[in-house]
Order: sequence, then C-alpha cells, then structure tokens
Amino acid sequence: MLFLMKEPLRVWLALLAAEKAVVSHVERCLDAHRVPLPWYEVLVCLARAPQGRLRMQDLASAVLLSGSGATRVVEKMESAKLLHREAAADDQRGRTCSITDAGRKLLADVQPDFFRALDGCVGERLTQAEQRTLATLLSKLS
Amino acid sequence: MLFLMKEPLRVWLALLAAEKAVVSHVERCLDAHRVPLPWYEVLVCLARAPQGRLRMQDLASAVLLSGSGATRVVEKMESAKLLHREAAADDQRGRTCSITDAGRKLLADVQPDFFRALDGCVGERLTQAEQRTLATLLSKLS
DNA sequence: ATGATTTCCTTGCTTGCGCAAGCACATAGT
DNA sequence: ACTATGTGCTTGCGCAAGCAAGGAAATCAT
Repeated sequence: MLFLMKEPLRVWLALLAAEKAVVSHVERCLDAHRVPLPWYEVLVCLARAPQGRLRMQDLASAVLLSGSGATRVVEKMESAKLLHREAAADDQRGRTCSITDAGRKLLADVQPDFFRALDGCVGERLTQAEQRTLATLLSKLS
Repeated sequence: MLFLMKEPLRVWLALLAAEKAVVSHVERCLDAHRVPLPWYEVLVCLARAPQGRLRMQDLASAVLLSGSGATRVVEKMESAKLLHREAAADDQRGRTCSITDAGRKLLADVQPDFFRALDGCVGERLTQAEQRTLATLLSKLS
C-alpha cells in the first residue's frame, strides 16, 4: 500500500522542483531582454499561428492563462506595440490579436537566448533519448 | 508539428502543462478541506522534521517559497493554531516553527485525499516503472 | 421579430508572491 | 569593549493572476 503511494509522491515533488528551477532559469535569461515570460510565450504563439493572429480565447489557453490574465498581458503588449487587437471579422464580440513587425523582431532577438537557456537546463542535463522520454511521460499527466 | 520540434522545447511545454494540470488537480482536492496547498506542504514538512520543528529558513526552502512568503504562510497558520513559533534556542534571531496537535490532526485528515488526488493524476496514468523514470529525469533538471 | 440564453471579452476586487528595506541579534576584527 | 559586517526574519510595496460580475454581440426559442 505504502509503496504504491511512494512513487507518485516522488513524481509530485520532482515535478514542482523541476518546474520552478527551469522556469526561473529561463526567466533570468529573459530578464536581460526586459521581456516577461508571458510576453515571450504570447509572441511565440502568435508567430506560429496562421497569419500571426489568434483569438483571445485561443491565446489564453495556449499560454495557460485565464481569460482575464490574457486580457491584461495583451493590453500591455499592445501599448508596447508588440501586437494589436481588432474586432474579429466573423464574430463582433471576439477580438483578434496580431503580432506586429516589432513583435516579430523582438521575438527574433530573444529566441536564441531562450533556446540557449533551455539548453542549459534541459539539453545539457539529459540525452536526446531522455528528453523524448520525459516529454512523453509529462504529456500523459495533462 | 510536435515531432519536428526541438526536444528541449517539447520538454519545456510538457513540463509547464503537466505542472499546472497536476497542481490544479491537487488544489481542487484540498479546497474541499479548505486548506491551501502551501499550508499542506508546510504541514508535511513539519510533520516529517525531527520533533516536528523547523527553522523558517529551512521551511521556506523546503516548500520552495521565498523568506517573506514563508513568513506570511506561517503567520496565518499560526493564527489557525496549526503551528506555533518561538525564538530558536541556539540563535535568538531565528524562529522555530513547531507543528501543533491540531496541525497533525488536520494533516491526517487531508493526507488520504491528497494521495488519492495524486493517484488520480499520476498513479493512474503512469506505470510504476514510468513513475520512477519520470521522477529520476525530473530530478536531473533541478 | 422579441426575448431568453450563451459566448467572448473586459473590469473590480481579492489574494499570494517576491524584492528590497528594516530591525534585531550574532560574529569578527581591532 | 566597540565598531563593522553579516545573518535571520519581518514589513512595505508593487505586480501578476484568478474569480465573479458586467456588457456587448451572437444564437436560439417562441
């Protein structure tokens, strides 16, 4: 009985510690560019989306944020000219965020450092095979 | 899409998603007991510590919280009679938190549900061997 | 059509956290 | 002993996030 419980507990503790370690490592790297992590994530999502645009809803779920959280991040990014919002063509209650050229440029500046940071705390510590295994196992949890 | 992504990136995304999924699942379970997750973590740490007592510092790092964060959690838990603080015997600037009987009782009440929740999102989705592998790989990241 | 319901986003409020400053005690150097 | 520096915790403050309520547009019902 107890041994059944033991392993999930190890996973739980390791998961919390790893997430915090990796996130704060990446955030330190982004700090050098004065880009908060959620901004970077928004830029990535928009840049990958068709035509660089996404509905608020889709953006929110893509960056694992609540609707209101997304609104606030996007507001600030809009006043920083990294994206702009407009009423959605098909549905007037929706809004569409589109990445601007400035947004793409910032993303291009930051991305190499982001990958370097990620490599520092993932790529250098795990083999390719281990990374694949880890990603697969993690994705079963969500 | 996913298969042509850089591996560290897959790990990154899977890690964020998994952590959020597992934490919010566990939090929903603790909500039924009106116990915030950090309280539960503090109780666990204290209960496992020798004599049920820890210095603020050690507690803070055990629950992955900043010093000030720990102070605030402990303040509230103290007024809820789940622990009490006293000046450390050896060093008058330190404070020692000790779990109370009420704290141990609450922990005993909550722990079964906690493990059930953990089992629901970890134990039931991964085999024992996978859990061991996952814990091992995760711990290499921190 | 008209009203009821749902959907999508925003706003008000509350909470939790970290950083930096502060205070009290401890330790080192003279 | 005395000052200077360091350590451990607490407090002030600002920020970011979520929930719940609200408003506007769409959809459905009659």
